[in-house]
Amino acid sequence: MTTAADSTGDRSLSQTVRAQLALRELVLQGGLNPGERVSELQMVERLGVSRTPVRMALVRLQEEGLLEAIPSGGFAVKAFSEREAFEAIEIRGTLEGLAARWAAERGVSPSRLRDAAECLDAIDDVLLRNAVEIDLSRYVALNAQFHGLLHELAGSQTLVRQLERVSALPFASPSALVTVQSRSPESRHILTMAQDQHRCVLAAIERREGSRAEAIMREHARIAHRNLERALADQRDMDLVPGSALIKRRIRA
Amino acid sequence: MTTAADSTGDRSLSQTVRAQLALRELVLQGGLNPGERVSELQMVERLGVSRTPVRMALVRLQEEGLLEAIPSGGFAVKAFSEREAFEAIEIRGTLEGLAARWAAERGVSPSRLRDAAECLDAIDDVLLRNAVEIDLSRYVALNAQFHGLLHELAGSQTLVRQLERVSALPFASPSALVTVQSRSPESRHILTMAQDQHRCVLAAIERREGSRAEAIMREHARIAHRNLERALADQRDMDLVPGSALIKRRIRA
DNA sequence: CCCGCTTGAGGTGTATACAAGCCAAGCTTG
DNA sequence: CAAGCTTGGCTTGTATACACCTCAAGCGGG
Repeated sequence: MTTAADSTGDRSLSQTVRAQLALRELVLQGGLNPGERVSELQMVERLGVSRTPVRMALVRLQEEGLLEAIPSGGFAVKAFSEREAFEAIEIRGTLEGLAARWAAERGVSPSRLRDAAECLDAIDDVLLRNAVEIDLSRYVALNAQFHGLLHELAGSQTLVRQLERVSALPFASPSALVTVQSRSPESRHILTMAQDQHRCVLAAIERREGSRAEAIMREHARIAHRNLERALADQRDMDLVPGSALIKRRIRA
Repeated sequence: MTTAADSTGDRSLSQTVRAQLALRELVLQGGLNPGERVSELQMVERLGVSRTPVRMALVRLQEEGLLEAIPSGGFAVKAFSEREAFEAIEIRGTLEGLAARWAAERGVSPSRLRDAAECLDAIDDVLLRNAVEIDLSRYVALNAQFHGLLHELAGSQTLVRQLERVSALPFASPSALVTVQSRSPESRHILTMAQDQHRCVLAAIERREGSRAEAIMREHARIAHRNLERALADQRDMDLVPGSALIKRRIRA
């Protein structure tokens, strides 16, 4: 029998963690339908661990926001409305704006600024080097890295926690919607713009311009907004969005 | 034997919920020292339930932010720095600002606006009626109610979730630091000011002035900021702050 | 005298047995 | 024929047994 845990079969991890990773993957990949109850015993079969770790994983994924409690007991896969998806992006942008503001107001060490700048240099490389096609997976990785660095620049563990929480919703994370552009002719155009915002926010932080840094990051998140709109309009784009299976789409004329 | 669960002994609640409530209370009241390990078996004794619900409660309280995971396993009571406390308040203010903005931009029904206005009328009553001493517990309740209504006005379950999460840190919730003013001569002054901000934000929402509504709520949270400063300067005030036992104080000259 | 090993107590991680609850299908009865 | 009751399967909630891990104290050897 092949179990989903095989794909996450690191023996060094605890059963609970393995169950959590496998179950999250299962939900995100659409292996379970939104609204559907997640039976513990079925997960025992599919994940190959006993009920206890499965239960732990269920609770944690509920706190993460991927599941919701059923009043009579147990959990169901959460279904997100399109509106909720947009809202999550905007909340993320707001918190990232706060992070940028704090970084600017509190000041950051030159070495950390340099780290961030080097990360942006690497992104420039990706955008400029290959004239034919952009290495999107590399862009996504570097983009995630830059956002992570930015979160750290604020120097607030509390804020990082909140950001992690909102980014746990798959379509809300900073890099979630980048791939949507891959099928677009203006792809390079959009990425170049996003990268310019990266540069600007870093410059604002360096100059201690808190308000400006905040405003830029908020606007930056709006790119994801636009990408989500595009994806919702075209099912083919939608397939590129992680966790898109959780978004219950409205009927479109 | 008297157990902590006796104080939360509603038979209709599940053992897990009872354990969660009792354990949260225990942590907030300072029954456990910050940094200290929370032994499952000890909690079994103190709460009067078996290990399974205790474990569930521990996981949930970790997600809530009151506990943190120990690398080798298990959980410890989280210790907050003064800085983290301030940060949590500011994050709350930022999210409440977003809520106010959304309420203004999206518009809210007249009936809900009326509900909020009536709540404010009730607060006015508390502030104006008794000339000698203000009924603080009633003020706290109404204040919490107004903030709750405000969160709902945004019409976003996602945002409410995030707000609940940051308000789970006891000293960060909207009403946590009100009582600090009770020992201050300027108490009425501060409460009057806060109430004026309530009025202003509601007016801004009604007029669809999003930016202004947001700015007011951010500034509103700064009152809590000032109260926390006051409490940190005077241990007697500090005792009035819920969860103050979790804040590890810096040495003050 | 100091360093390293052994050992044991206490802790968590995991599996599983049992009890209680919910829901739907089917039967009974008016 | 319809409405209500009963019953059975499947679900979760809870308790507990067991195995492994960690950490520290004490002992033995260099």
